[in-house]
Amino acid sequence: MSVPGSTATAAVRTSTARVSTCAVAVDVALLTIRDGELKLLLVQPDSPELAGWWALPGRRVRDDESLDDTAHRALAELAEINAPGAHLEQLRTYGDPSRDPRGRVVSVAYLALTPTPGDPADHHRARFFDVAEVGIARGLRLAYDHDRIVPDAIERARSKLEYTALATAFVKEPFTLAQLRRVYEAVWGVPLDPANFRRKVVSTPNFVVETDELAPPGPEGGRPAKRYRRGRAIRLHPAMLRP
Amino acid sequence: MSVPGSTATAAVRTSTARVSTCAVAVDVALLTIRDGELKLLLVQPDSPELAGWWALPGRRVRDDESLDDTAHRALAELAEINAPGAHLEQLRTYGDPSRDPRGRVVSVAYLALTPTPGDPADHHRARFFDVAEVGIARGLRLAYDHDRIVPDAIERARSKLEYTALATAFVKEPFTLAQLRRVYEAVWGVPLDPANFRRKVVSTPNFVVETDELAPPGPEGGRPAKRYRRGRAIRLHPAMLRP
DNA sequence: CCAGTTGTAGTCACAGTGACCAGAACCGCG
DNA sequence: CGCGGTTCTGGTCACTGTGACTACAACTGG
Repeated sequence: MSVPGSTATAAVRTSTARVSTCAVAVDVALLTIRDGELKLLLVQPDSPELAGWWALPGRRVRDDESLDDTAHRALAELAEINAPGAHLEQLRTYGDPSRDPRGRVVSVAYLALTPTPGDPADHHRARFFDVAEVGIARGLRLAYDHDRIVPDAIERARSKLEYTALATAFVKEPFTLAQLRRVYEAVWGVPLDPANFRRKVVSTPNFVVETDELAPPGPEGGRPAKRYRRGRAIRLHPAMLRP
Repeated sequence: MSVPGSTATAAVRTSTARVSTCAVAVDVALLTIRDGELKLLLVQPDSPELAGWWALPGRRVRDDESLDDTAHRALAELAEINAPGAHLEQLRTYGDPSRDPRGRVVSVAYLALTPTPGDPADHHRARFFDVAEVGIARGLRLAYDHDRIVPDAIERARSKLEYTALATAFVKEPFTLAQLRRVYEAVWGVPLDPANFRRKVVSTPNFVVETDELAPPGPEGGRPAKRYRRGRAIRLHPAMLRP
Protein backbone atom coordinates (compact mmCIF):
# COMPACT_ATOMS: atom_id res chain seq x y z
CA MET A 1 0.00 0.00 0.00
CA SER A 2 2.51 2.57 1.15
CA VAL A 3 5.21 3.82 -1.12
CA PRO A 4 8.56 2.15 -0.47
CA GLY A 5 11.40 4.30 0.72
CA SER A 6 9.32 6.99 2.28
CA THR A 7 7.59 7.54 5.55
CA ALA A 8 5.17 10.12 6.73
CA THR A 9 7.65 11.68 9.08
CA ALA A 10 10.30 12.01 6.42
CA ALA A 11 7.74 13.75 4.28
CA VAL A 12 7.54 16.79 6.49
CA ARG A 13 11.07 17.86 5.72
CA THR A 14 11.62 19.99 2.68
CA SER A 15 12.57 17.52 0.03
CA THR A 16 15.46 18.76 -2.02
CA ALA A 17 17.55 15.63 -1.78
CA ARG A 18 17.08 12.73 -4.17
CA VAL A 19 15.20 15.02 -6.51
CA SER A 20 16.28 15.28 -10.09
CA THR A 21 15.97 18.22 -12.41
CA CYS A 22 15.06 16.41 -15.56
CA ALA A 23 14.99 17.95 -18.98
CA VAL A 24 11.64 19.23 -20.20
CA ALA A 25 10.72 19.17 -23.86
CA VAL A 26 7.68 20.03 -25.95
CA ASP A 27 6.56 17.84 -28.84
CA VAL A 28 3.91 19.08 -31.23
CA ALA A 29 1.47 16.97 -33.20
CA LEU A 30 0.32 19.31 -35.93
CA LEU A 31 -2.72 18.17 -37.88
CA THR A 32 -4.02 19.71 -41.04
CA ILE A 33 -6.20 18.73 -43.95
CA ARG A 34 -4.84 18.37 -47.43
CA ASP A 35 -6.47 16.74 -50.43
CA GLY A 36 -9.41 15.82 -48.26
CA GLU A 37 -7.24 13.73 -45.94
CA LEU A 38 -6.07 14.32 -42.41
CA LYS A 39 -2.33 14.87 -42.35
CA LEU A 40 0.26 14.86 -39.59
CA LEU A 41 3.50 16.79 -39.63
CA LEU A 42 6.63 14.77 -38.93
CA VAL A 43 10.31 15.68 -39.07
CA GLN A 44 13.56 13.76 -39.24
CA PRO A 45 15.42 14.09 -35.95
CA ASP A 46 18.84 15.68 -35.82
CA SER A 47 20.54 12.73 -34.18
CA PRO A 48 22.53 10.68 -36.69
CA GLU A 49 21.62 7.46 -34.91
CA LEU A 50 17.98 8.15 -35.76
CA ALA A 51 18.51 8.42 -39.50
CA GLY A 52 15.51 7.03 -41.33
CA TRP A 53 13.20 7.59 -38.38
CA TRP A 54 10.55 10.23 -38.06
CA ALA A 55 9.42 12.19 -35.05
CA LEU A 56 7.11 14.93 -33.95
CA PRO A 57 8.78 18.33 -34.03
CA GLY A 58 10.07 18.93 -30.52
CA ARG A 59 12.35 21.29 -28.66
CA ARG A 60 13.63 21.57 -25.15
CA VAL A 61 12.13 24.28 -23.01
CA ARG A 62 14.34 27.28 -22.35
CA ASP A 63 14.41 28.75 -18.89
CA ASP A 64 12.64 31.97 -19.78
CA GLU A 65 10.15 30.42 -22.15
CA SER A 66 6.57 29.32 -21.65
CA LEU A 67 5.51 25.90 -22.88
CA ASP A 68 3.34 27.45 -25.56
CA ASP A 69 6.30 29.46 -26.80
CA THR A 70 8.39 26.32 -27.02
CA ALA A 71 5.69 24.68 -29.10
CA HIS A 72 5.63 27.58 -31.52
CA ARG A 73 9.43 27.57 -31.66
CA ALA A 74 9.53 23.85 -32.41
CA LEU A 75 7.24 24.37 -35.39
CA ALA A 76 9.18 27.40 -36.58
CA GLU A 77 12.65 25.94 -36.24
CA LEU A 78 11.99 22.42 -37.42
CA ALA A 79 9.35 22.92 -40.08
CA GLU A 80 9.45 26.65 -40.81
CA ILE A 81 5.83 26.92 -39.87
CA ASN A 82 4.99 30.28 -38.34
CA ALA A 83 1.32 30.24 -37.54
CA PRO A 84 0.73 32.41 -34.50
CA GLY A 85 -3.01 32.12 -34.98
CA ALA A 86 -3.03 28.34 -35.14
CA HIS A 87 -4.97 26.48 -32.52
CA LEU A 88 -2.58 25.07 -29.95
CA GLU A 89 -3.56 23.05 -26.94
CA GLN A 90 -1.87 20.72 -24.56
CA LEU A 91 -2.41 17.05 -25.15
CA ARG A 92 -0.75 15.44 -22.14
CA THR A 93 2.69 14.97 -20.66
CA TYR A 94 4.76 11.86 -21.20
CA GLY A 95 7.23 11.25 -18.44
CA ASP A 96 8.09 7.60 -18.39
CA PRO A 97 11.64 7.28 -17.05
CA SER A 98 12.72 5.16 -19.99
CA ARG A 99 10.96 6.98 -22.80
CA ASP A 100 14.17 8.61 -24.08
CA PRO A 101 17.28 6.40 -24.17
CA ARG A 102 19.57 9.41 -23.79
CA GLY A 103 18.27 10.26 -20.33
CA ARG A 104 15.26 11.42 -18.44
CA VAL A 105 13.22 13.76 -20.59
CA VAL A 106 9.70 14.78 -19.64
CA SER A 107 7.82 15.76 -22.75
CA VAL A 108 4.77 18.00 -22.85
CA ALA A 109 2.88 17.02 -25.97
CA TYR A 110 0.82 19.59 -27.83
CA LEU A 111 -1.90 19.30 -30.41
CA ALA A 112 -1.87 21.93 -33.14
CA LEU A 113 -4.48 22.49 -35.81
CA THR A 114 -4.06 24.75 -38.80
CA PRO A 115 -5.56 25.31 -42.21
CA THR A 116 -3.39 23.82 -44.90
CA PRO A 117 -0.20 25.87 -44.87
CA GLY A 118 1.37 27.03 -48.13
CA ASP A 119 3.59 24.01 -48.51
CA PRO A 120 6.66 25.45 -46.82
CA ALA A 121 7.06 22.33 -44.77
CA ASP A 122 8.29 20.06 -47.48
CA HIS A 123 11.73 21.58 -47.18
CA HIS A 124 14.73 19.91 -45.66
CA ARG A 125 13.46 17.41 -43.15
CA ALA A 126 9.74 17.96 -42.58
CA ARG A 127 6.80 16.27 -44.31
CA PHE A 128 3.08 15.75 -43.96
CA PHE A 129 1.96 12.16 -43.66
CA ASP A 130 -1.47 10.72 -44.10
CA VAL A 131 -2.65 9.65 -40.67
CA ALA A 132 -3.75 6.31 -42.09
CA GLU A 133 -0.11 5.62 -42.95
CA VAL A 134 1.05 6.55 -39.50
CA GLY A 135 -1.76 4.74 -37.76
CA ILE A 136 -0.89 1.33 -39.06
CA ALA A 137 2.79 2.28 -38.83
CA ARG A 138 3.27 0.82 -42.26
CA GLY A 139 7.02 0.91 -42.56
CA LEU A 140 7.12 4.29 -40.84
CA ARG A 141 9.37 4.25 -37.81
CA LEU A 142 8.44 6.75 -35.12
CA ALA A 143 11.19 7.73 -32.69
CA TYR A 144 11.00 7.73 -28.89
CA ASP A 145 7.46 7.11 -27.63
CA HIS A 146 5.90 9.19 -30.37
CA ASP A 147 3.93 6.18 -31.54
CA ARG A 148 1.98 6.60 -28.33
CA ILE A 149 1.56 10.35 -28.65
CA VAL A 150 0.26 10.31 -32.21
CA PRO A 151 -2.82 8.14 -31.58
CA ASP A 152 -3.65 10.27 -28.56
CA ALA A 153 -3.47 13.40 -30.68
CA ILE A 154 -5.69 11.99 -33.40
CA GLU A 155 -8.26 10.74 -30.93
CA ARG A 156 -8.26 14.11 -29.18
CA ALA A 157 -8.96 15.88 -32.44
CA ARG A 158 -11.71 13.44 -33.34
CA SER A 159 -13.48 13.78 -30.05
CA LYS A 160 -13.08 17.55 -29.79
CA LEU A 161 -14.78 17.97 -33.13
CA GLU A 162 -17.84 16.50 -31.47
CA TYR A 163 -18.40 18.97 -28.71
CA THR A 164 -16.40 22.06 -29.66
CA ALA A 165 -16.28 24.42 -32.61
CA LEU A 166 -12.71 23.35 -33.28
CA ALA A 167 -13.38 22.21 -36.83
CA THR A 168 -13.23 25.83 -37.91
CA ALA A 169 -9.54 25.86 -36.96
CA PHE A 170 -8.88 23.67 -39.99
CA VAL A 171 -10.28 26.08 -42.59
CA LYS A 172 -9.37 29.56 -43.72
CA GLU A 173 -11.97 32.27 -43.41
CA PRO A 174 -14.33 32.67 -45.08
CA PHE A 175 -15.37 29.11 -45.74
CA THR A 176 -18.31 27.22 -47.14
CA LEU A 177 -20.25 24.63 -45.24
CA ALA A 178 -19.01 22.03 -47.68
CA GLN A 179 -15.43 22.83 -46.69
CA LEU A 180 -16.35 22.53 -43.05
CA ARG A 181 -18.10 19.27 -43.72
CA ARG A 182 -15.02 17.89 -45.45
CA VAL A 183 -13.10 18.67 -42.27
CA TYR A 184 -15.39 16.43 -40.29
CA GLU A 185 -15.30 13.77 -42.96
CA ALA A 186 -11.51 13.79 -43.11
CA VAL A 187 -10.97 13.73 -39.36
CA TRP A 188 -13.64 11.16 -38.65
CA GLY A 189 -13.12 9.17 -41.82
CA VAL A 190 -16.82 8.86 -42.57
CA PRO A 191 -19.07 10.57 -45.13
CA LEU A 192 -21.74 12.90 -43.79
CA ASP A 193 -25.06 13.87 -45.28
CA PRO A 194 -24.72 17.41 -46.61
CA ALA A 195 -28.26 18.45 -45.82
CA ASN A 196 -28.27 17.15 -42.27
CA PHE A 197 -24.83 18.62 -41.65
CA ARG A 198 -26.03 21.99 -42.79
CA ARG A 199 -29.13 21.86 -40.63
CA LYS A 200 -27.04 20.96 -37.61
CA VAL A 201 -24.38 23.63 -38.10
CA VAL A 202 -26.69 26.54 -38.76
CA SER A 203 -28.99 25.57 -35.92
CA THR A 204 -26.16 25.49 -33.39
CA PRO A 205 -25.98 28.99 -31.92
CA ASN A 206 -22.87 30.96 -32.84
CA PHE A 207 -21.07 28.08 -34.48
CA VAL A 208 -20.75 29.94 -37.76
CA VAL A 209 -22.00 33.32 -38.94
CA GLU A 210 -23.35 33.86 -42.41
CA THR A 211 -21.84 36.38 -44.81
CA ASP A 212 -23.38 37.70 -47.98
CA GLU A 213 -20.57 36.42 -50.14
CA LEU A 214 -20.87 33.46 -52.44
CA ALA A 215 -18.10 31.03 -53.30
CA PRO A 216 -17.72 30.13 -56.98
CA PRO A 217 -18.47 26.52 -57.80
CA GLY A 218 -15.62 24.06 -57.93
CA PRO A 219 -14.31 22.26 -61.01
CA GLU A 220 -17.29 19.92 -60.89
CA GLY A 221 -19.75 22.76 -61.22
CA GLY A 222 -22.72 23.07 -58.97
CA ARG A 223 -24.61 25.78 -57.22
CA PRO A 224 -22.50 28.49 -55.55
CA ALA A 225 -22.25 28.13 -51.81
CA LYS A 226 -22.67 30.81 -49.19
CA ARG A 227 -19.57 31.79 -47.26
CA TYR A 228 -19.39 31.75 -43.49
CA ARG A 229 -17.06 32.92 -40.76
CA ARG A 230 -16.27 31.44 -37.37
CA GLY A 231 -18.81 32.23 -34.71
CA ARG A 232 -17.88 32.98 -31.14
CA ALA A 233 -19.09 29.64 -29.81
CA ILE A 234 -16.44 27.47 -28.16
CA ARG A 235 -18.58 24.48 -27.24
CA LEU A 236 -21.42 23.07 -29.28
CA HIS A 237 -24.80 22.60 -27.67
CA PRO A 238 -25.90 20.02 -28.37
CA ALA A 239 -22.85 18.15 -29.55
CA MET A 240 -22.34 16.87 -33.07
CA LEU A 241 -21.83 13.18 -32.48
CA ARG A 242 -19.96 11.03 -34.95
CA PRO A 243 -22.05 8.31 -36.54
CA MET B 1 6.28 36.10 -37.30
CA SER B 2 9.54 34.22 -36.82
CA VAL B 3 10.84 33.44 -33.38
CA PRO B 4 13.49 35.91 -32.21
CA GLY B 5 16.95 34.60 -31.62
CA SER B 6 16.66 31.57 -33.82
CA THR B 7 17.00 30.84 -37.46
CA ALA B 8 16.23 27.82 -39.52
CA THR B 9 19.89 27.08 -40.11
CA ALA B 10 20.70 27.22 -36.41
CA ALA B 11 17.90 24.79 -35.79
CA VAL B 12 19.62 21.97 -37.57
CA ARG B 13 22.37 21.78 -34.98
CA THR B 14 21.75 19.71 -31.92
CA SER B 15 20.53 22.17 -29.37
CA THR B 16 22.08 21.56 -26.01
CA ALA B 17 23.13 25.12 -25.30
CA ARG B 18 20.73 27.66 -23.75
CA VAL B 19 18.53 24.81 -22.59
CA SER B 20 17.61 24.57 -18.98
CA THR B 21 16.87 21.47 -16.98
CA CYS B 22 14.03 22.77 -14.88
CA ALA B 23 12.53 21.01 -11.93
CA VAL B 24 9.47 18.87 -12.58
CA ALA B 25 6.78 18.46 -9.96
CA VAL B 26 3.43 16.72 -9.76
CA ASP B 27 0.44 18.35 -8.05
CA VAL B 28 -2.67 16.33 -7.35
CA ALA B 29 -6.22 17.62 -7.11
CA LEU B 30 -8.01 14.87 -5.26
CA LEU B 31 -11.79 15.08 -5.29
CA THR B 32 -14.14 13.03 -3.20
CA ILE B 33 -17.68 13.23 -1.94
CA ARG B 34 -18.50 13.63 1.70
CA ASP B 35 -21.80 14.61 3.27
CA GLY B 36 -23.28 14.95 -0.19
CA GLU B 37 -20.81 17.66 -1.13
CA LEU B 38 -17.85 17.65 -3.47
CA LYS B 39 -14.65 18.04 -1.50
CA LEU B 40 -11.08 18.90 -2.47
CA LEU B 41 -7.99 17.81 -0.60
CA LEU B 42 -5.56 20.59 0.34
CA VAL B 43 -2.42 20.60 2.45
CA GLN B 44 -0.34 23.24 4.17
CA PRO B 45 2.99 23.62 2.39
CA ASP B 46 6.24 22.91 4.20
CA SER B 47 7.77 26.29 3.52
CA PRO B 48 7.56 28.58 6.55
CA GLU B 49 6.97 31.62 4.34
CA LEU B 50 3.72 30.00 3.18
CA ALA B 51 2.26 29.60 6.65
CA GLY B 52 -1.49 30.05 6.51
CA TRP B 53 -1.69 29.17 2.84
CA TRP B 54 -3.04 26.00 1.35
CA ALA B 55 -1.88 24.05 -1.66
CA LEU B 56 -2.51 20.92 -3.63
CA PRO B 57 -0.37 18.03 -2.44
CA GLY B 58 2.69 18.03 -4.67
CA ARG B 59 6.09 16.45 -4.90
CA ARG B 60 9.06 16.76 -7.18
CA VAL B 61 9.63 13.94 -9.60
CA ARG B 62 12.52 11.63 -8.78
CA ASP B 63 14.76 10.47 -11.57
CA ASP B 64 13.64 6.86 -11.53
CA GLU B 65 9.98 7.58 -10.93
CA SER B 66 7.07 7.79 -13.33
CA LEU B 67 4.72 10.74 -13.09
CA ASP B 68 1.91 8.51 -11.85
CA ASP B 69 4.17 7.21 -9.11
CA THR B 70 4.97 10.73 -8.04
CA ALA B 71 1.29 11.50 -7.80
CA HIS B 72 0.68 8.51 -5.58
CA ARG B 73 3.68 9.44 -3.46
CA ALA B 74 2.46 12.99 -3.01
CA LEU B 75 -0.85 11.71 -1.67
CA ALA B 76 0.84 9.16 0.56
CA GLU B 77 3.48 11.45 2.01
CA LEU B 78 1.47 14.61 2.41
CA ALA B 79 -1.97 13.28 3.31
CA GLU B 80 -1.36 9.65 4.23
CA ILE B 81 -3.75 8.56 1.53
CA ASN B 82 -2.79 5.23 0.01
CA ALA B 83 -5.34 4.45 -2.61
CA PRO B 84 -3.70 2.42 -5.36
CA GLY B 85 -7.07 1.77 -6.95
CA ALA B 86 -8.10 5.40 -7.08
CA HIS B 87 -8.76 6.91 -10.44
CA LEU B 88 -5.82 9.05 -11.44
CA GLU B 89 -5.52 10.99 -14.66
CA GLN B 90 -3.46 13.83 -15.95
CA LEU B 91 -5.09 17.20 -15.99
CA ARG B 92 -2.55 19.38 -17.74
CA THR B 93 0.92 20.78 -17.24
CA TYR B 94 1.53 24.25 -15.90
CA GLY B 95 4.85 25.65 -16.97
CA ASP B 96 4.69 29.41 -16.83
CA PRO B 97 8.22 30.67 -16.12
CA SER B 98 7.03 32.76 -13.19
CA ARG B 99 4.56 30.37 -11.60
CA ASP B 100 6.88 29.49 -8.73
CA PRO B 101 8.82 32.37 -7.13
CA ARG B 102 11.61 30.03 -6.06
CA GLY B 103 12.59 29.15 -9.60
CA ARG B 104 11.44 27.44 -12.72
CA VAL B 105 9.23 24.53 -11.81
CA VAL B 106 7.12 22.76 -14.39
CA SER B 107 4.19 21.12 -12.70
CA VAL B 108 2.19 18.20 -14.06
CA ALA B 109 -1.24 18.47 -12.49
CA TYR B 110 -3.26 15.33 -11.83
CA LEU B 111 -6.90 14.77 -11.10
CA ALA B 112 -7.67 12.01 -8.59
CA LEU B 113 -11.07 10.63 -7.68
CA THR B 114 -11.75 8.30 -4.77
CA PRO B 115 -14.62 7.14 -2.65
CA THR B 116 -14.61 8.92 0.69
CA PRO B 117 -11.51 7.71 2.48
CA GLY B 118 -11.68 6.80 6.12
CA ASP B 119 -10.79 10.23 7.39
CA PRO B 120 -7.04 9.68 7.66
CA ALA B 121 -6.42 12.99 5.98
CA ASP B 122 -7.41 15.26 8.84
CA HIS B 123 -4.07 14.63 10.47
CA HIS B 124 -1.24 17.08 10.67
CA ARG B 125 -1.59 19.39 7.69
CA ALA B 126 -4.19 18.00 5.30
CA ARG B 127 -7.90 18.77 5.08
CA PHE B 128 -10.86 18.38 2.77
CA PHE B 129 -12.51 21.61 1.69
CA ASP B 130 -15.88 22.11 0.13
CA VAL B 131 -15.29 23.11 -3.46
CA ALA B 132 -17.73 25.98 -3.07
CA GLU B 133 -15.41 27.50 -0.47
CA VAL B 134 -12.42 27.13 -2.73
CA GLY B 135 -14.21 28.33 -5.80
CA ILE B 136 -15.03 31.74 -4.46
CA ALA B 137 -11.68 31.75 -2.64
CA ARG B 138 -13.45 33.00 0.43
CA GLY B 139 -10.53 33.83 2.67
CA LEU B 140 -8.76 30.71 1.48
CA ARG B 141 -5.33 31.51 0.10
CA LEU B 142 -4.05 29.07 -2.51
CA ALA B 143 -0.30 28.97 -3.02
CA TYR B 144 1.54 29.21 -6.34
CA ASP B 145 -0.81 29.03 -9.31
CA HIS B 146 -3.02 26.45 -7.68
CA ASP B 147 -5.98 28.78 -7.95
CA ARG B 148 -5.74 28.15 -11.67
CA ILE B 149 -5.35 24.39 -11.37
CA VAL B 150 -8.29 23.85 -9.03
CA PRO B 151 -11.01 25.22 -11.34
CA ASP B 152 -9.56 23.21 -14.19
CA ALA B 153 -9.77 20.06 -12.09
CA ILE B 154 -13.35 20.67 -11.06
CA GLU B 155 -14.44 21.45 -14.58
CA ARG B 156 -12.70 18.32 -15.85
CA ALA B 157 -14.55 16.20 -13.33
CA ARG B 158 -17.86 17.83 -14.19
CA SER B 159 -17.48 17.31 -17.89
CA LYS B 160 -16.09 13.78 -17.64
CA LEU B 161 -19.15 12.70 -15.70
CA GLU B 162 -21.12 13.53 -18.80
CA TYR B 163 -19.52 11.22 -21.28
CA THR B 164 -17.65 8.63 -19.22
CA ALA B 165 -18.53 6.15 -16.50
CA LEU B 166 -16.23 8.01 -14.12
CA ALA B 167 -18.92 8.67 -11.53
CA THR B 168 -18.49 5.11 -10.31
CA ALA B 169 -14.98 6.04 -9.17
CA PHE B 170 -16.57 8.10 -6.39
CA VAL B 171 -18.49 5.22 -4.78
CA LYS B 172 -17.47 1.98 -3.14
CA GLU B 173 -18.78 -1.25 -4.60
CA PRO B 174 -21.48 -2.33 -4.40
CA PHE B 175 -23.55 0.82 -4.61
CA THR B 176 -27.14 1.84 -5.11
CA LEU B 177 -28.35 4.03 -7.90
CA ALA B 178 -29.24 6.67 -5.33
CA GLN B 179 -25.63 6.81 -4.22
CA LEU B 180 -24.55 7.15 -7.81
CA ARG B 181 -27.12 9.84 -8.37
CA ARG B 182 -25.85 11.78 -5.38
CA VAL B 183 -22.42 11.75 -7.00
CA TYR B 184 -23.80 13.51 -10.03
CA GLU B 185 -25.77 15.92 -7.89
CA ALA B 186 -22.74 16.79 -5.77
CA VAL B 187 -20.34 17.26 -8.67
CA TRP B 188 -22.78 19.16 -10.86
CA GLY B 189 -24.48 20.97 -8.03
CA VAL B 190 -27.98 20.32 -9.36
CA PRO B 191 -30.75 17.94 -8.28
CA LEU B 192 -31.66 15.15 -10.66
CA ASP B 193 -34.91 13.29 -11.08
CA PRO B 194 -34.49 9.83 -9.53
CA ALA B 195 -36.70 8.04 -12.02
CA ASN B 196 -35.15 9.59 -15.10
CA PHE B 197 -31.67 9.04 -13.73
CA ARG B 198 -32.43 5.40 -13.18
CA ARG B 199 -33.85 4.96 -16.65
CA LYS B 200 -30.78 6.55 -18.15
CA VAL B 201 -28.22 4.58 -16.18
CA VAL B 202 -29.72 1.14 -16.64
CA SER B 203 -30.37 1.74 -20.33
CA THR B 204 -26.75 2.71 -20.99
CA PRO B 205 -24.99 -0.52 -21.91
CA ASN B 206 -22.44 -1.76 -19.38
CA PHE B 207 -22.54 1.34 -17.23
CA VAL B 208 -23.54 -0.64 -14.15
CA VAL B 209 -24.35 -4.31 -13.61
CA GLU B 210 -27.14 -5.43 -11.36
CA THR B 211 -26.57 -7.71 -8.38
CA ASP B 212 -29.16 -9.62 -6.43
CA GLU B 213 -28.32 -7.85 -3.19
CA LEU B 214 -30.48 -5.24 -1.58
CA ALA B 215 -29.26 -2.30 0.44
CA PRO B 216 -31.06 -1.62 3.72
CA PRO B 217 -32.98 1.65 3.81
CA GLY B 218 -31.29 4.69 5.26
CA PRO B 219 -32.25 6.51 8.46
CA GLU B 220 -35.19 8.08 6.65
CA GLY B 221 -36.66 4.71 5.83
CA GLY B 222 -37.91 3.91 2.38
CA ARG B 223 -37.89 0.95 0.07
CA PRO B 224 -34.64 -1.04 -0.08
CA ALA B 225 -32.57 -0.35 -3.18
CA LYS B 226 -30.88 -2.83 -5.46
CA ARG B 227 -27.12 -2.88 -5.39
CA TYR B 228 -25.00 -2.51 -8.49
CA ARG B 229 -21.39 -2.88 -9.48
CA ARG B 230 -19.33 -0.99 -12.02
CA GLY B 231 -19.80 -2.15 -15.57
CA ARG B 232 -16.99 -2.40 -18.06
CA ALA B 233 -18.09 0.64 -20.04
CA ILE B 234 -15.59 3.48 -20.18
CA ARG B 235 -17.56 5.95 -22.27
CA LEU B 236 -21.29 6.49 -22.13
CA HIS B 237 -23.32 6.24 -25.31
CA PRO B 238 -25.22 8.40 -25.45
CA ALA B 239 -23.79 10.87 -22.96
CA MET B 240 -25.54 11.96 -19.78
CA LEU B 241 -25.69 15.70 -20.29
CA ARG B 242 -25.98 18.05 -17.34
CA PRO B 243 -29.19 20.04 -17.29
C1' DC C 1 -52.90 0.66 10.60
C1' DC C 2 -51.17 4.96 8.89
C1' DA C 3 -48.29 8.68 7.35
C1' DG C 4 -43.75 9.52 5.58
C1' DT C 5 -39.82 8.29 2.79
C1' DT C 6 -37.37 6.20 -0.85
C1' DG C 7 -37.01 3.13 -4.88
C1' DT C 8 -39.03 1.56 -9.35
C1' DA C 9 -42.12 1.56 -13.37
C1' DG C 10 -44.73 3.81 -16.84
C1' DT C 11 -46.87 7.71 -19.66
C1' DC C 12 -46.83 11.79 -22.51
C1' DA C 13 -45.04 15.65 -25.12
C1' DC C 14 -41.23 17.44 -27.33
C1' DA C 15 -36.42 18.24 -29.28
C1' DG C 16 -32.89 16.33 -32.12
C1' DT C 17 -31.46 13.30 -35.69
C1' DG C 18 -30.90 9.92 -39.73
C1' DA C 19 -32.73 8.82 -44.09
C1' DC C 20 -34.71 10.58 -47.66
C1' DC C 21 -36.71 13.63 -51.53
C1' DA C 22 -37.15 17.90 -54.21
C1' DG C 23 -35.93 22.12 -55.92
C1' DA C 24 -32.33 25.96 -56.78
C1' DA C 25 -28.33 27.44 -59.06
C1' DC C 26 -24.39 26.64 -61.34
C1' DC C 27 -21.34 23.84 -65.07
C1' DG C 28 -20.12 21.90 -69.81
C1' DC C 29 -21.75 19.99 -73.98
C1' DG C 30 -24.41 19.08 -78.18
C1' DC D 1 -30.65 27.21 -76.39
C1' DG D 2 -31.92 22.91 -73.94
C1' DC D 3 -30.20 19.09 -71.22
C1' DG D 4 -27.96 16.07 -68.13
C1' DG D 5 -24.64 16.37 -64.25
C1' DT D 6 -23.13 18.49 -60.08
C1' DT D 7 -23.49 20.94 -55.75
C1' DC D 8 -26.12 23.65 -52.48
C1' DT D 9 -30.31 24.28 -49.81
C1' DG D 10 -34.82 23.45 -47.86
C1' DG D 11 -38.26 20.26 -46.51
C1' DT D 12 -40.75 15.85 -44.78
C1' DC D 13 -41.19 11.69 -41.96
C1' DA D 14 -40.14 8.24 -38.59
C1' DC D 15 -37.63 7.17 -34.69
C1' DT D 16 -34.84 7.91 -30.33
C1' DG D 17 -33.80 9.98 -26.16
C1' DT D 18 -35.22 13.06 -22.60
C1' DG D 19 -37.75 16.17 -19.11
C1' DA D 20 -41.81 16.41 -16.45
C1' DC D 21 -44.91 13.98 -14.22
C1' DT D 22 -47.91 10.23 -12.07
C1' DA D 23 -48.50 5.90 -9.89
C1' DC D 24 -47.13 2.12 -7.37
C1' DA D 25 -43.86 -0.82 -4.38
C1' DA D 26 -41.48 -1.58 -0.20
C1' DC D 27 -39.64 -0.18 3.67
C1' DT D 28 -39.58 2.99 8.38
C1' DG D 29 -41.41 4.69 12.86
C1' DG D 30 -45.39 5.96 15.68
